[in-house]
Formats: sequence, C-alpha cells, structure tokens
Amino acid sequence: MSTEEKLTEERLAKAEKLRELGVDPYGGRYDDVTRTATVRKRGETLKLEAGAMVEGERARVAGRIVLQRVMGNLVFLTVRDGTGDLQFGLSKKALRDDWPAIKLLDLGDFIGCDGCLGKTKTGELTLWADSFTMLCKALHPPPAKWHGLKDVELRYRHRYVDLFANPPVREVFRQRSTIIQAVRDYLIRCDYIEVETPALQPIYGGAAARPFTTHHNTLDIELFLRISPELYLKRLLVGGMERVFEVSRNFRNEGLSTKHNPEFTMVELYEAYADYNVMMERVEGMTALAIERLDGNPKRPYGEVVLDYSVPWSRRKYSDLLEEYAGVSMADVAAVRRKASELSIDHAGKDDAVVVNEVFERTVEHHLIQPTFVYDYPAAVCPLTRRHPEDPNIALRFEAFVNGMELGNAYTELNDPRVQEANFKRQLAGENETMAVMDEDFILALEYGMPPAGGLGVGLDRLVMLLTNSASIRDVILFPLQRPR
RNA sequence: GGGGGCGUAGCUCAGUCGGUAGAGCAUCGGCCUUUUAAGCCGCUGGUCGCAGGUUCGAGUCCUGCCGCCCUCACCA
Repeated sequence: MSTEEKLTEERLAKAEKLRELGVDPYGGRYDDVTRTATVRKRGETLKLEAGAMVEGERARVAGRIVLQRVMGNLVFLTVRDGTGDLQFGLSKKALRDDWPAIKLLDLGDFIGCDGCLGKTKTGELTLWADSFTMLCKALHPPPAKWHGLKDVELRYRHRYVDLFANPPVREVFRQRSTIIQAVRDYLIRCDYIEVETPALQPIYGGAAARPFTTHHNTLDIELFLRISPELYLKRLLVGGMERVFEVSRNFRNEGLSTKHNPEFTMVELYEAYADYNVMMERVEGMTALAIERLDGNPKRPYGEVVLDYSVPWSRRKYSDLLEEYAGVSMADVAAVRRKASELSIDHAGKDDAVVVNEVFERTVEHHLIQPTFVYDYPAAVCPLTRRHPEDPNIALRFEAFVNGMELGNAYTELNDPRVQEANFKRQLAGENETMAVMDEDFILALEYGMPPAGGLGVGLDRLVMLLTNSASIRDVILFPLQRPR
C-alpha cells in the first residue's frame, strides 16, 4: 500500500468511528451560517478584551480545517471559508459528548460550530465552540500548510486543491467575476441587451481559425464549435436588435501558450449607427468600470511594467506604426517584401496584404506596451469590415494592444451584401486560415438590410490577466486544457 | 514542430566526485486548557516520471519515451 493509500485508509477508519459515535461524517444541511468575514467585522465592533468571551454574542460558522493546534483537552482550529480564516477554540469541557468526535478531525475536514465570540490571551478573535457538527470528512491530506501547493501541473490538474490551499488564487477568480460583471454592467448601462447565439454552428465564421468539429446524431450533420459569434450577432442587427452583446465561449483548434487556450471567453458586441470610434470608447469604458470595481487605480503593475489605463488610450494609425518600426510604407509593396526577406519571413506566393500584416506583427506589436488602439488595417485581411471612404485598400478596423498582446478587435461593420459576398469569394494566397468562409444565409440577412454599425470583441481572459497581473492565461482560467493522464 | 528547464515520501525541498535514499510539514503513538506554521518525545513512510544502456555499483552518466513549465515558430 502506498503512503497516500495508507493516509486515505486512516481517514476512512476515522469516518467509520464517527458513524459508531452516531455522527454522519458527510453532514447535511446546515442553516444560518455566518461567513468568517462578517464575524471578523463584528469582532472589531465588539471591542473585545483579550481573554474575554462575550456571553450572548453568538455565531455559527462553517468551513474547512486548514490548521490544527492540539493541546490535550483544548484544540485550536483555523477554519477557512470563502471569505477567509477564523480561529475556533474547542475544549473538552465545553463540548462534553462531542469531544470524542473532535479527536477524529483531520486537516481538510469541513466542520461547523456554534459558540460565543471571544479573544484569546494573545488577542486572536476566536469562536469558542459549545456545539459541533461534522460536515465532511476529507480522505486526502491538504498540501503542506506553509508552502501550499506549488507544483504547477498539480495546481492545474487539481485546481480544487489549488483553490483552497492557495488563497491568492481564489482571489484572482473572484476578481475575474468582478471584471466580467463590470463589463456586463457597463454595456447594460449603454442600453445593450445580453443575448445567446449558437455555439454549435453548421458554418463557422467571424474569425480566422481552425474549428473543432463535431457531429449531431439525429440530424446526421457535421457541426463546428464556434470560433466566433460574429455572424449571428450581426443577424440580430438585421432583426432590429440595435445594441446586443454576448459573453461567448469560443473554441479554436490551435496551439496553447501563455496567451492562448483552445477555449476562451470573449465579450462581443454590436451597436447600430455606431462605428469603430465608438467601439474604442466602449473598450475604454468597460475597462474603466472594471478597474473602478477592483481598486480604482488606472496605473497598474504588470510584470516588470506599469500600465496606464487612463482614458483616452493612445490611438495610432497602422501605416504610421509600420513606417515607424519597420521603416517601410504600407503602399510600397516592394519595400515591404524586402523588409519581409530581411526578417526571414517566407513571403513567396503570399498576397501583399498578408505580407504587410506579417511584417507588422513581427516589427510593431511587441512595442505596443501601453494601451493602444491601432486603426486602419489593410483591407484585404479584413473581409467583414467596411472600407475607408477615401481608400478602398484600407479597412475601418482597429485592434487594441496592451503589453504587446492583442486585447480586442473592432470594425466599422461592412453592411453592403454585394461587397461582403465578393469578399467571401476571394481567398487570399498565403493564408492558412481565413475569415472568408461563404455563409449564404448571412449574405441573405445583409440583403434584408443591416444598419451601419460598430462591432467589437474583447478577450476577457486577457483582460483579466492584465488587470490581475497574471502572467499566464492558465492563471485566469479555472480548468485550462491539459493533456489527460 | 525547434531550443531550454523541470520530474526524489501525501506536500515543500536537499541529495557533493557514480558508492547503504535524506530533512521539514502531514500521518501514527505519547505529554499538554490560550496556541498562532504551537511545542516536546518517539515511530512510520520511497517503482528517485517510465523503459533501456554503460558500470563491480546509477537518484546521479548515456539513449528513447511520457508529463509539465518557459521560449521560438505556427495561430488573431
């Protein structure tokens, strides 16, 4: 038997002894629990004297035992709930008949206690228990109490352990919830409504990525997990829903990295009668509200740098940045290809616009540290975007960059069905994946008439990374993809 | 896919030049009614990621494989 199996056996034996004592080791409904944060707050207002117990100031608290200090007939437990830790004091004298069960407790078990609030000699707020309820016997020991769980692989594979053993991890996910709620609230304030569109799509589109493929048995059809909700949300504009957003889990069958997980969360939104300039304000606005809900500080550390999210963010034209960092003009195709060769980018047989964009990605993006909107992209790589009124080679598109990472992507939307159809039919040379996948029903929708609109997608995992100073997307996704063992 | 790093007890980590696998915590037994990573005494606990190879002898050296992390490439 391995050590781990032995530890489990010992705990199972204790569960059995609890049953013999008439105690259900797995508990049950437990009402009127006060969270430890509330108890701590109450402790402050009580102005307890060290060593004092306040008769009548009662509380019922439940949580997981994370530390145990046994002193013969007196036991101190540090109990953790979702809001923090609280010390329980359990004595043989106060608990009487419950005492034998106390001696069967282990680190990791869930318990609940009723008692009076007090402070120990050393001033620690303590719940002095006079009754005890077993809520769950844990069969595995928690990680080392001081070091927590450090092994990165175990942290992701057993995230549940990571969450209770490493409180800062739980805090990141609480902040994730705050941030996403702020994004929703901001959009609702802007008169948007939240919608849901298909994650299972017969035709995938709206982004350039390889899809996951699946099959519906009854209809016997091939379906794709969405790479983007874009084409469905635009159909809602046709339908007269003028401001819509979706918090969308997207699936892209691509590589993994600190910035990429095969399934990730975007907020995507469309606003009739707006354009991409309005969408820049939406990015600034949702980010600002999220920061307000966190700690209010627009200057935020991220790794080695401090990022300043103060509004307005920098707005830079694509072609100017290309000149500045690559030293070539977007219009000078020969110069761009020379630069590509210099960078050992294989550009033979690739479309000009594809080469321009590859040079841009290699030379410019990593310089865009402070929040920056890059606008006016080469039209050929933007099949869903309206063209610049004065230059058909430019698309009214921007991408938001922070710390060299793409955070969002927005267009003044293309609503001319004939141009859209032509763009779908045009397959660019040198693109492995393309946004230009023909969707005839989408064309039909545009033919019914889609109001001019601005559209935007923001990577919420990446926004959470940036605002919580997390180095990897895996630190902000509860269960990042891992190869099964 | 390329390059680099890591994998030793349940957890956190040592392990020297190739020479009998270690510590702390947890567990188990004992003492203890004000501890704060409680303390003290004692005992347990190992397929050194897996498989080969070199060697009298491999946790250590070599090869292959597996997993994870970083990075580049790919990829919005």
